[in-house]
Amino acid sequence: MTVLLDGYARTMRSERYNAKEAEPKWRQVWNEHDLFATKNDDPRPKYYVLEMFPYPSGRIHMGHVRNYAMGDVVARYKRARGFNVLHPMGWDAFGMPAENAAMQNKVHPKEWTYANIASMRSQLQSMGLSLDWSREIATCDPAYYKHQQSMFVDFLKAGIVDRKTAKVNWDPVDQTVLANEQVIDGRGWRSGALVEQRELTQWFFKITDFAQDLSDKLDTLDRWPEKVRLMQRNWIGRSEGLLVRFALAPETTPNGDSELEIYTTRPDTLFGARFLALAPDHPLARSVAETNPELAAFIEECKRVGTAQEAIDKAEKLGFDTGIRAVHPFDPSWTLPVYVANFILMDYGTGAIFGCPAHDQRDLDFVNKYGLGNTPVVCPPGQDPATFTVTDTAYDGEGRMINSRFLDGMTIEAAKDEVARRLESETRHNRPVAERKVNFRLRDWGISRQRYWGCPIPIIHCDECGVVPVPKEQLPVVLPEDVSFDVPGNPLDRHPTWKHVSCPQCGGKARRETDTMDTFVDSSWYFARFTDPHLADAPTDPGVVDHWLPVDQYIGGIEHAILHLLYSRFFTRAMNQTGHSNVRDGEPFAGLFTQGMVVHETYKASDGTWVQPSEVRIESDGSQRRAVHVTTGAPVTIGSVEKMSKSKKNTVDPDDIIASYGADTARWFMLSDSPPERDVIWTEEGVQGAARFVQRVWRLVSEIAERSGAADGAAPTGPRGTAVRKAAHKALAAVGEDVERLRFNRCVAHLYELANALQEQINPTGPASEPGLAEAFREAGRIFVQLLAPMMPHLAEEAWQVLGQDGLVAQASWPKLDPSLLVEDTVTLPVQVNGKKRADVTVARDADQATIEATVLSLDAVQKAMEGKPARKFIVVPQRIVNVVV
RNA sequence: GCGGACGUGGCGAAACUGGUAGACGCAAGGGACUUAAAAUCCCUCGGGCUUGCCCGUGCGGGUUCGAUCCCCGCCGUCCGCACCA
Repeated sequence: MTVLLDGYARTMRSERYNAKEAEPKWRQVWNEHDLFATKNDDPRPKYYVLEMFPYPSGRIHMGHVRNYAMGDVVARYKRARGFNVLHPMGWDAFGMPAENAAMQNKVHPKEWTYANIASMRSQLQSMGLSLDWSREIATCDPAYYKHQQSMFVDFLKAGIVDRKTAKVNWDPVDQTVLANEQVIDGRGWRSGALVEQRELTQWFFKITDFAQDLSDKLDTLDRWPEKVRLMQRNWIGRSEGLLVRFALAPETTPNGDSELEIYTTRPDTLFGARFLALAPDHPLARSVAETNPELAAFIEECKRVGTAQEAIDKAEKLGFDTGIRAVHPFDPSWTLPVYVANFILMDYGTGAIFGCPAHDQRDLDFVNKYGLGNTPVVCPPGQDPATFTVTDTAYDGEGRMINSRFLDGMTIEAAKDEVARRLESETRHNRPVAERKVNFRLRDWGISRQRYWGCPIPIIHCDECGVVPVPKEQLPVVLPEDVSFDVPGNPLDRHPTWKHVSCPQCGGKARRETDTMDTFVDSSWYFARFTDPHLADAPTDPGVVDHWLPVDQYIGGIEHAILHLLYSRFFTRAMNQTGHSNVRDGEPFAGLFTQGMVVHETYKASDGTWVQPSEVRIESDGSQRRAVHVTTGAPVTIGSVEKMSKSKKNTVDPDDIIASYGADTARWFMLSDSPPERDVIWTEEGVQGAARFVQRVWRLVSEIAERSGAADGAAPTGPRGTAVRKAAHKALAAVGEDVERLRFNRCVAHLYELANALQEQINPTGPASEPGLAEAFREAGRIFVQLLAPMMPHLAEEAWQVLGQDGLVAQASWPKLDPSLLVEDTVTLPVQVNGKKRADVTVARDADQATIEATVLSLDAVQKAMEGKPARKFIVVPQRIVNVVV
C-alpha cells in the first residue's frame, strides 16, 4: 500500500524489515556465489585478517560475536578497497575440556569435539561472517597434526628441541602435570589434591635461543599495542650483568671445591657485599648437605614451601650458613660467608649471588634477620656520604660510589664498567675471573603433557638406540580411539598395544613417547597453515606462506598477550630456520589488536543464588532501577557489572539474540558505544537501540529510493542536494579513516550522523523538487548502504536491492571520495578575548589575517569584552580559532 | 613491592593529541499521532543564577594568549609481573 506525499509514491511506514527472512537469504546468495573463497594466485594486493580461532566449547559467546564482528568489518572493508582478502576460520580443538567431558559424560573426546565444532560452526555461520570456510581446519585432525609432528622432527634435527629434566607441578590424583595457572593455592584445580614438585624428563622447545631476537624485534612491531609489547619485554626479561668467580677459602670447603660462580647485575656494589647465597638445589649446597645433616634438613624445608604465589609472598627469608668462606675478588684478606638461602632461584643466572644489603631489599631483609650488617656504597644525590646510612629500606636509585676504594666518586654505570673491566682481565686457572653476560628471565618452553587429547610427540624410545624420531613416512602418529577415561592417568600410557612398536633404527622392541604436546603448539602455526590448508605433503608451501604472512591484522583477547603470541613468534622463527617459511623478521603478526570483554550486570535472588538476565525484568520509576524475577515476581538485587561467566549466570546467548533481533543487530551493538579495546556493557536497552536503528535504516532507504527514482545523472545544484552530498562524503571520509584505525564505535556514530542528516533533507520543509536532488539522494543512498555493509551486511544487501543497485553490495568497490565536498567555502571561527569565548565569526576559508582581525574587531560582543582596551596580540589559528589578547 | 593504563553529564562515550568540552547513542522529562498501547515524529536534557554571564574534564599547583591534552605533587580504579639478583 502506498500513499501520495509531496508528489512521491511512498511506502507505508508500517512495513518492517524482517531480519529473520532476509538474513538466511543473503547468506545463501553469498554461498552460491562463493563470494568469500580466496585464491592464492589472485594478482591483487593481499590482506590477511585473522581473529584468534576459538576453542570448540560447544557454544559461541558474546565475546566471540564481538571479536568476529570486528574482524569481519575489516575483511569486508578491505575487500571493497580492492584487496585479495584472506579471512579464514578454524578450531583450536585439542585440550583438557574434551577429556573432562569424557570422564564426566562417558563421551569420547573426538566425538564431543566434532559435535561441538558442528554446532559452533552453524552459530558462526548465522552471524553472516565473510569467512572462507573452504580453508577450515581443526587442530585435532590428523591431517593437521601430522605436519606438526613433522615440524617437531625438523626442529629436533635443527637443535631447536631439547629433552631434559625439569621441575613440574604434579597432581597425584589425576596423575598428570599441571600448568602453573592450573595450580590454585597449591592444589590441582580439578582434583583439589596438594600439588607436588616433581622432576620429570620433558620435551622442550628452545625458545631461549631466540630470546634476544624476540626481545629486539618487539621494537619493529609498531602496529601492536604498547601494553602487549611491554608485557612481552618484561616476560622475556633481558638483563645485562656479570658472571663473577669467587675463590673459596680452601680450609672452609669440605669437598674440595675451589670456587663459586655468581651472577649479578650490580657489580658496582661489590664493595658493599656482605654474604654469598646459594639456591637450595645448587650443586655446592647439595654436596655440602651430604655431610651436613642440618643443612640437608634446611634444604628439605625449603622444598616444602609451596609454589603457590601466596606462600612465596609470605615466606620469610631464611638462610643457613654453610661455613664456607669466599674471598672478595678485590681483596684477598676479605672473606664473605656463604649461605644457602630460600629466596635464591636455581634456574636463574648461576643459582648463586652475592648480597649487597644496602642496595637490594631482599638482601637487606636477610642481613637484618641474621645480623650481618650493611655498608652503603651508592650515595644518593644531595646526601652527605659521611652520614648516609641504610636501615630498613634499601636504596636502589642513582648516585655516586662511596666506600668503594678505586670506584669512589664514579657513577653507577662507570663503576659497573670498571669492575667488569678489571675482573675480565684478571685470570685464575687460565680463565678470566669475570665475564659479561646477558641473562633472560624467559625459560625454555616445556611442551610435554601427560594427556590423551593432544598431538602425540613423534618419538620412539629404544633401549639400544635411545631417543629415535618417528620417520616422516610413518607420520602421523595417530591417537588410538579405543581408550577409556574411567581411571586417572594418561590413557595412552596404559593402552594395551599402542605404545609398543619396533625401533625404526634397529628393529628391536621399543616404546612410543606417550606424552602429547601442549595445545599452545597447535595454535602457534595455524595462521600459517591457513595459507594452504589442504597441502598434503608439507606443513606449508614456502612461496604461499611467505606471500600471505605476516597477518596484516590479528584480533583477539588480551589474555593471550604473552603466551600464545610469544609462542607464535618463536614458531615462525623456527619454521624459517627449518625451511618451512621465510617470513620477514620471523614476525607472524604485523598488526595486533586486543579487544575488550563483554560485560553484563549481575543479578542475585534473595537466597543469594545468581539469576540469569533472561529471568529478570528491569522496572524503572524514572529515577530508580529495580529488578524482579520474571516468573515469581520476587525482587532481585542488581549487582556489579562483570565479565560474562557461567558461574555468575550473567551471560547472554548469541543464539537468542540472533533469533529475536537478527545477526546485524547483534553485530551493530557489539561495535557501537565503547571503544573496541575497552570492555563493552551488554544491556537490553542497547540491543533495542541497535534494533531500532536497523528499522530506521530500512525506512530511510525506502524513502531515499523513492526520492532518487527520477535521478538522471544531472549534478545537484541546490542547497538541499549539496547538503545531502556533503553529508554523504563527510561520512565516507570519516568511516574509512576510522575502520582503518579499528575505531568502530566512531564509525557507528558517523553513520548515525549521516542518517540524521539525510532524514533532515527528506522531511519536506519546502518544495520537494530541486535540480539534481534526486541524483544527490541516489548517490548518498548508495554511499550510506556501502558504509553500513561491513557492519550490517545482510541489511545492506536488502537495502542495496531496494535502491535498485546492481549486483551485491558485498562485491561493490568502495565509493570514490570527492574531497572538494569536505571543505567549506566559509568557516565559522570561535572568537576568544583573553582566552574566553565571546563570539563567532564567519569568514571566507582563505581569509587573510588582516581581514579576520578587522571583522573580529567590528563585532559588538568583542568590543564589549575588550572594554575599550587596545588589542595587544592577535592570535589566528587557521580554520580553528581567533584569540584577542588585551 | 615493581611496571603500565585509566579517571569527562544520570550512563556508554566524542573532542582532528594545545584551539568552541560533551559529537553520537542509551536513559529520563515534555509534546504530537492513537479509543488505548506499541511503533514513529518533534522538543528539552552538565551545574548555578539575576537570561546574560559564572562555574565545570578526580584533587592541588605550574607552563601558555589558550590545557581534557604538556609539566610537578597527591587521591582513586583497573591490569600485568611477582623473591629473576
